[in-house]
Amino acid sequence: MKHFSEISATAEKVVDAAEGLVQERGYTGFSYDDVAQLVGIKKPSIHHHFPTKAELVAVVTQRYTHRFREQLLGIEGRLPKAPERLAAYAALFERTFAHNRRLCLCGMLGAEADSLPETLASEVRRFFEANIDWLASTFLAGQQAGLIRPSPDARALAEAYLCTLEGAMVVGRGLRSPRSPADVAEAFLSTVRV
Amino acid sequence: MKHFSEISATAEKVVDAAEGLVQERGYTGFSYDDVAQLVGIKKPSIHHHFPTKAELVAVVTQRYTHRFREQLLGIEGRLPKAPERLAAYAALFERTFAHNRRLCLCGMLGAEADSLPETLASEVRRFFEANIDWLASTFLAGQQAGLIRPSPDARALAEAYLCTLEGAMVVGRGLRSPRSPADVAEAFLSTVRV
DNA sequence: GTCTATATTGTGATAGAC
DNA sequence: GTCTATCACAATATAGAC
Repeated sequence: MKHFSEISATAEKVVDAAEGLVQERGYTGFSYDDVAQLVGIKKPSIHHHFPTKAELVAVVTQRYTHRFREQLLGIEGRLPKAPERLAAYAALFERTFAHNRRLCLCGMLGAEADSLPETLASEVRRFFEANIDWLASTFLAGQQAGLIRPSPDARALAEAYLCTLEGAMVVGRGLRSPRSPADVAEAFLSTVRV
Repeated sequence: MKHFSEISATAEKVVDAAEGLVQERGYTGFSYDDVAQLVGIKKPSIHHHFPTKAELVAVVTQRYTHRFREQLLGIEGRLPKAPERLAAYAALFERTFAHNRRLCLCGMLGAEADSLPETLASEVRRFFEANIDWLASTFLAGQQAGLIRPSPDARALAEAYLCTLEGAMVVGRGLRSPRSPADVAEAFLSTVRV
């Protein structure tokens, strides 16, 4: 499997296009021809860079997860306190959704998980696990600093917070509501801050 | 548009099959042939009952929303207190997910909303609005009885709770975690009960 | 109501010229 | 790396016999 850091400039444009398409329409909802038109080359050229759809989207997911973790590190470097970090985390989802109502890539793929190739499904699992780990340690730090309520335990809070944000994008799409992921996250956070 | 209460026995089997398929694979992820095989008739017979896919899934969604509201009424008739009602609400999602990891029909369609026919997208919107209305009045009653914390306001709690449950199904699928929607809901509820 | 047959379009993927 | 041409198949949908 190709690594996203070792691909050509054109292949990167392909990954860019595929990423947006998955977020907007899902794995089953886009085609190689859609990608080709966005990039401005023909369908067989896409196959030259990524022989199969599963491989293409696996690379998309790996890069997405990698960038997400970079942003989490950025939050850690910028903000010292857990409540601020958790609000900044929500802002990542807010920014994604503000861009043409795009879903979290792995939120979309998670919904489709049972019809996805197994290698791709495990990439999605890795994304969620990384997020829950980061959130759990953040909630735990907040609890130890007395800034977050001590119960439920940090892992349960982490899972609930992630679910709330992923759900906010899905519901926000279905509802065409003015209420955004950041608003929903703030309602959640207001119940757990001490 | 046909109404789900005025369809033949065969058409009902078609709706049953389509409902499960949407929950498992999404609107774009199933075909008329899939439905035909589940029902045990041929593809053109499905078209005889429901000329287009959009119409079929619209009927599926109308029936799903109707049944959901019946279950909400059942909860009201069975349980007097808001916290119990909210836990019973989560149990609806729990039961759906326990059945072969099926998503909420409108959670799945919500994720796909931007590639759905407009008439179908508004059926999905109706489902979410009905749920938020019911949850908001339930949270409000709990607040007035002093059983639910007074802030955030009932509507914000309702939206956050719905998002948490819809998200729990998506994340639960992507994660293959033992943690279920009811567990995540309980974590949420524990932070809002007084 | 159900079927066979078919139209039409789109899909992921490959062969092979340039 | 990109293209034209094409394969094999699956999709939604329709015509018309029974």
